Amino acid sequence: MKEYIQNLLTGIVSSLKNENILSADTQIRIMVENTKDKAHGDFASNIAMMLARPMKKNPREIAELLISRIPANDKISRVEIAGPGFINFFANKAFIENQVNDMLKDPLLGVRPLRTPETVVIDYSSPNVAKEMAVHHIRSTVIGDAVVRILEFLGNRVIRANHIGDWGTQFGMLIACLEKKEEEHASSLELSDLEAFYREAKKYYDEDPQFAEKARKYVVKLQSGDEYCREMWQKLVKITMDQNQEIYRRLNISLTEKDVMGESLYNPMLKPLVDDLISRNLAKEDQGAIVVYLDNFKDKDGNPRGVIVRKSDGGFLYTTTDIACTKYRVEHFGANRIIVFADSRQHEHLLMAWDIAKMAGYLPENVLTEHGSFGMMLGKDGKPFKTRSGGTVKLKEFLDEAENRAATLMSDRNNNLSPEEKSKVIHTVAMGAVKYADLSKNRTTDYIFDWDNMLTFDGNTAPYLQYAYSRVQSIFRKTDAIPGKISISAPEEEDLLLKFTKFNEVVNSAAEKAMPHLLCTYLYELAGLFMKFYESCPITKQEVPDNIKTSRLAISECTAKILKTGLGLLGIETLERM
RNA sequence: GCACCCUUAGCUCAGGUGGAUAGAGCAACCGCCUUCUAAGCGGUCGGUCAAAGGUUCGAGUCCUUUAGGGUGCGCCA
Repeated sequence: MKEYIQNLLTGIVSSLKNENILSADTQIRIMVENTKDKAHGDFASNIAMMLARPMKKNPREIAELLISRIPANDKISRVEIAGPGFINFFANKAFIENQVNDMLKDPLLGVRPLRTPETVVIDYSSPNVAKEMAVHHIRSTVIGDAVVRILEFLGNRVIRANHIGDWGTQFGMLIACLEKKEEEHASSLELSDLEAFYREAKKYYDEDPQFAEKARKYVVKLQSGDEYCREMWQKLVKITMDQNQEIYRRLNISLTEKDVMGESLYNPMLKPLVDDLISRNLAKEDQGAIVVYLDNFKDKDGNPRGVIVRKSDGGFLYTTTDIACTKYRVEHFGANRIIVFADSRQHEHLLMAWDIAKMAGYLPENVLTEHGSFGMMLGKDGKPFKTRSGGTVKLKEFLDEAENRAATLMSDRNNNLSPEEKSKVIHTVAMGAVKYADLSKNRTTDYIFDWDNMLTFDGNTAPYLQYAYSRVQSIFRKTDAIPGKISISAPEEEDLLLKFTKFNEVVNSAAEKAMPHLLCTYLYELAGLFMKFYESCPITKQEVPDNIKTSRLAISECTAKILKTGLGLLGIETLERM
């Protein structure tokens, strides 16, 4: 609809140019927007105001001219000039009805896949090996996974890249500690508490010189590909990722073992990469280290900023890894777009790594690199979100608390659910609420996390959306009638239908910007309009005529389909009853 | 010192490429359940969009400056 109006206006403008009413070299951007106020119609354009200057005429006069050239059509019922020269378009009800009737038959609900699908690498979650996932990993994991689903829905080839922290000097002591534990408990190796294991390793390393010596030896052996050390290291990776996989399962995150592409993957590429930079004079030696100087970044004296890609001891840094990683994603996957979901502190680092990759020709200009940046999670007091004792909140315990709180809220409700259903509801509502709390926010700044705000089930929350869905399902349980052809019989219905037709636009826009909150806002508004419809338009009651009943059932069905699909794109499940 | 990000109602947040009277939820107060799930709906209250300039028909949005907050700045990741 919006595109139709846009094309219409584009055609009129070019005909004005052909007739020399408008100078041919006039460049204007034709904008059609959704109106905020019903009095302004359904769509509006400011084109007459934009043409006022080049045509040297009053905007309202221009608007008249444009309107007189709109051909007869079945999509627009009425056009008005308003205010300083806005053109307001009113959609034809019958056209909207048809569009929604078609949507209901379409598995994609009117969403049109991209004309040219892209290969998109999405780097997200990225937990560390030998550590438990902490609450701060939730942002990257949840937002990244939603963007994955949205882009796939639109037909893109999406590569999930779980860039785990599986490399570094700490692995020497971890291997030595694992070995020690295996010797002590040969049969049953218990490593459920990775934090304790890490602390233990550190303690031995600090207090036992023999252990420390062995640890240092193991680092070197691991890096030179020693089979025993590699095996032990792989064991650590597996133990960690098995635990993380359990978290992913609980949170309904689509990552699998196959998506693990840790830092170690790029290890063999580092030396050739730095050699390449040196041989092409892009990197220079300085005080024993190999440095790349970037004109786009200044150091404290205003000179090009130096980034070390190889230490004076020959070791590599994480910038080197990220350059190699970018190169790999372009060469190996043929990425058109790379999105890294990492916290905002990494912003400058990522820009520098990409700058170097571009400079070296590893990253072509037409490949988009984006930082899906976000801030820290703060408590209600505005300080970093911590446990009462000031420690890091483990993600597992955080999810446990979400379920406990959801269970408490559930216990106040009077419903007839079986114990199995009840626990399913608690789980689904809790995980939905936790994920939605992250997904519905746009800010790249830090954000305040508040249990009460998230689990009150009011306002823009997942439970509200889930409730709207299960409300529809309950209608269908109460009637034998089946949805029929939609025909608008109340203003609440018209508002809802118009909202339906914007699903396509919203999904595409969320994909383009890698911002799931746009979809959240839409679904919340959709659910709100449905609630209003539900309050004021009886559906299955006796006095409702059959044609209206079946139409309203179809409207309910369409709401449910969009809610289920939309929440599915966010990785949030729906419930038939709650 | 240099750079990047941020500042919207008492609180938590929305406000695509500049558009018409800046929107929700919470909190506070007032209504609506013999009627499809009240985990809902309606209403009232609440704002110098951090401040000052500039660009233009028009600025929360773009530019400059200032204040306040956050983050990052060569051999950790």
